[in-house]
Amino acid sequence: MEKELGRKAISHERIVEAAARAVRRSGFHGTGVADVMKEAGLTHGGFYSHFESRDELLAEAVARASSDIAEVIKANVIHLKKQGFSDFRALVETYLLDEQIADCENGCPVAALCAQMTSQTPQVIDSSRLAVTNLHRLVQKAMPRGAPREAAWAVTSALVGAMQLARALDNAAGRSVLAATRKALLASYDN
Amino acid sequence: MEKELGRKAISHERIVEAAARAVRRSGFHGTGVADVMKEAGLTHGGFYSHFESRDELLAEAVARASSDIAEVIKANVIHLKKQGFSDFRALVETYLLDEQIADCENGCPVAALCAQMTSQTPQVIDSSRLAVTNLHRLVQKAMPRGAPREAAWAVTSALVGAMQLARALDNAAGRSVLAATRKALLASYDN
DNA sequence: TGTACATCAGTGAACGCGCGTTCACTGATGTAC
DNA sequence: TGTACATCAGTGAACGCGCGTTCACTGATGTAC
Repeated sequence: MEKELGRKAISHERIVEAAARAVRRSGFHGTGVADVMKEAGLTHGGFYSHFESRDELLAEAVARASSDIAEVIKANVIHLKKQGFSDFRALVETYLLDEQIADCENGCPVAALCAQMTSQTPQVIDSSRLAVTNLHRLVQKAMPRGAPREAAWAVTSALVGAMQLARALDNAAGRSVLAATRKALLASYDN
Repeated sequence: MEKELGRKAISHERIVEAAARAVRRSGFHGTGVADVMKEAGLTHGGFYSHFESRDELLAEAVARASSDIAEVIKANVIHLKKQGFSDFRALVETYLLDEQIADCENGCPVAALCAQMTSQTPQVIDSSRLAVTNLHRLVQKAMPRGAPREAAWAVTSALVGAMQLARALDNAAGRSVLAATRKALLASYDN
């Protein structure tokens, strides 16, 4: 991205990136300051010159994860559309990719964190809700013309729920859940 | 239930009940031994004469939450069917009740814990997967005749995802998510 | 029915460890002249 | 171009607190005779 990043800004970037992966891998509770700093190649002592608190990091991490995954999804959607997929089908197939079961730390933060959002600091909640809104907007844009306005929420629910259930089960069962959900969503909305 | 419970068994019951609420309210990470014991009217010192470890408690708590919610759902489904609802509609309306948004601690443990299941002890994972299976079976039984076999997973995904998103947002937005998901599910499967 | 003793559920202090946070210090980068 | 000093990013030890776990002890319940 930017070329003009000073030394400190580069470190900051690395910390946020590490945290964005950590929250999706281990949840808010499972994300520790020292671990994140280590993964960013630093020691924990320097943390508080970058962030006011752990919660500030968590908030930034969710925001980062949210915009990262949006980019990844958009890119793959474009790729699938070139193969003739509809907007809607491209989004569903992208979000419910089998590989996403294992690749939690680069996946959707809403699927990873949704249930833990309520018990966070206001700061983190705000950032988390933005992530939910972002995902919803992505779905909304992909909805077919005829679909009722509120259908995007139903689709978002199915996407998020399916990925979570798939991860909670063993791999074979997980793939079945994704397949079933893809099939159902396409049957309902992909005329 | 049983009348023949001794003093210790009664305490055990109370601890498990308190823990079953705690895990749904605060997640696995947020559930502490001392807090649970306190909520059960005891002090933390006695804990290890009831359980081998905190993880054993968590496993029992999920199991308890799972069978509790199954009873609650079944009872309400019966009630709604008496009013002429189909099996499927009765289940969907029961699971996606607006009141469930706030009443997390008496709600579905799958919705509350799904995303945290992977990072638990094998013991807790096993118990958690049983909870997922129980919910899936409940949905399966309520599916209408004509529906394809695997559709129950798609429905389960939508139910779980919707409740989580509803809780993550503020109350008004949450209700919209539930309403949208109810509508979509009924449109798809309730002929 | 009453007394003496054993068992058992629960108490509360204590230990050890992990983790968020602080802080004095180091070594490198940048600036003034 | 070189030297002296200031600034700044990062280090690592230390502190305090919460929490899982242990344990010696208490008070109540139950049993033997």
